[in-house]
Amino acid sequence: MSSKTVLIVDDEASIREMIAIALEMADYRVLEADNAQTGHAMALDQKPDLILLDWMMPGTSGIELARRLKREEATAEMPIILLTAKGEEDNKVQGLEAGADDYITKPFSPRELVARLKAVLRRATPPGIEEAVEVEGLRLDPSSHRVTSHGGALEIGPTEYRLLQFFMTHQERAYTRSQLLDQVWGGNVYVEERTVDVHIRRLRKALGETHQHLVQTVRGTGYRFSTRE
Amino acid sequence: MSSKTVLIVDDEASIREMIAIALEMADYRVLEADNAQTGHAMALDQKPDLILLDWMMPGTSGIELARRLKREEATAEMPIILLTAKGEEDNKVQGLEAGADDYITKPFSPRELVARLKAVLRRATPPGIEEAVEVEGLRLDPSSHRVTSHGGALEIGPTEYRLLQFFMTHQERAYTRSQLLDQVWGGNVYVEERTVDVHIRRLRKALGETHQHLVQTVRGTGYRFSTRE
DNA sequence: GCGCCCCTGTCATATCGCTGTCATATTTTC
DNA sequence: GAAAATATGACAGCGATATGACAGGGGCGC
Repeated sequence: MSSKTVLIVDDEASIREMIAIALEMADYRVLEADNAQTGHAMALDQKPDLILLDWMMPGTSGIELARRLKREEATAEMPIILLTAKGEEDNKVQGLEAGADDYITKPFSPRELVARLKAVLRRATPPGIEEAVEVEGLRLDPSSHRVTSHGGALEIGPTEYRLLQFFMTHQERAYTRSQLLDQVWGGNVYVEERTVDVHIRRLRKALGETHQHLVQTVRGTGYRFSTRE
Repeated sequence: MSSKTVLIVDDEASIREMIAIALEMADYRVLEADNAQTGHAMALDQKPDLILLDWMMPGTSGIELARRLKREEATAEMPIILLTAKGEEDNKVQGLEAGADDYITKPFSPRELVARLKAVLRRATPPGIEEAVEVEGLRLDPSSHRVTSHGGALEIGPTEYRLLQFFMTHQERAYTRSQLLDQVWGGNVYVEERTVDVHIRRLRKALGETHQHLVQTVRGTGYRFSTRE
């Protein structure tokens, strides 16, 4: 899964650092800005998936930046979480009016931060509505995360599932091991090409006699998913 | 009967207060929001049984919020009653088009409000809430708040009950821990994802040998409730 | 108002399945 | 028949899930 990018805008380096560490541990990519101007520029340039914004900063305040971001089309869709000192309930209202998506009062635990952040991201990223695919009685349904053969459930591992999903949505085309690694395993993993063979075998086994023929070897090149011989 | 929760979204504190008192006397649980953003967030988090929405508010208007709520799956089922100043007949049409379930013109008497509200709730309640669900002899009956296996009552905790209810009304679909936290625990609670595992285990234990197989692990993803396999 | 008990969330630990790799067998090609 | 490519089976490490235990909190009954 591609990790999300989070932009932190806060004038205090120590706080940025603390947050950055927490987020990196949770596998987010982190950008930092120590004032509203820089933050604004980075938001435009880097298009982060979410912005953490300190309420109180010298110069342009966080809330002002929030308003500005929400006003501009390029950044209007970015979710914003405001960070603020405790107790200031009024701020909450103002903050949410300015278009912030959530609001965390300092002090907060890294865990809380990450949890809220996840929630906001989840809300902002509507789950892709994936359609089930079916071929010759072999059906892969992303919503139930299940593969069935004429109604009967098949035993299939995670990697084989992804592999099959890729194949079923990209039929009649030969892929090299390298391409499959990219598409199914994801970009920067280093894995032996031969490993693909092994998973192909596991996939065939899982498909059983009935559907094995769909996964075809293209000698000298790689593999292909096809209904034809 | 468990009392219903009503969310009031209105920018005028005095009106909210008036309504809140009327509703509390009628034994409803009341939530308040003074703008559309907050209202939206609370609707997601608290899952009220009904929303009272002011037509005219600074910023995002009530009707806009109504549309948004109806558009999103999580809130689409929530009944909405629009509050509006007298005379504006046009609004009525727009409001009902936006998906509002009823429409009350100010000024109104508390009695009228409660009466309409009851009517709307009565109409809206049937789906899911009151219906018992049964699968392979496992029966969950919301009206008696009870789970039985072939007639025999099962010992089950509150969280496991909600979890099971969610599962039984959303079968054959894989959910991540994150989604389950959202759906069963509710929005902004922050709880470890692993906690879901624990409650799954408790649920399985409660279901016993007979029905355990219905709650399935989807490795690398989360869990699923299914009668197959 | 007080105390007890159940429920909850978390942690440490145990378990299990998945993964990537290798050695070896089999098939294909020329 | 030899070389190259692919298939297969076995295996150890690792990560994800299951489990058991525990302390705090809250509700309920008294």
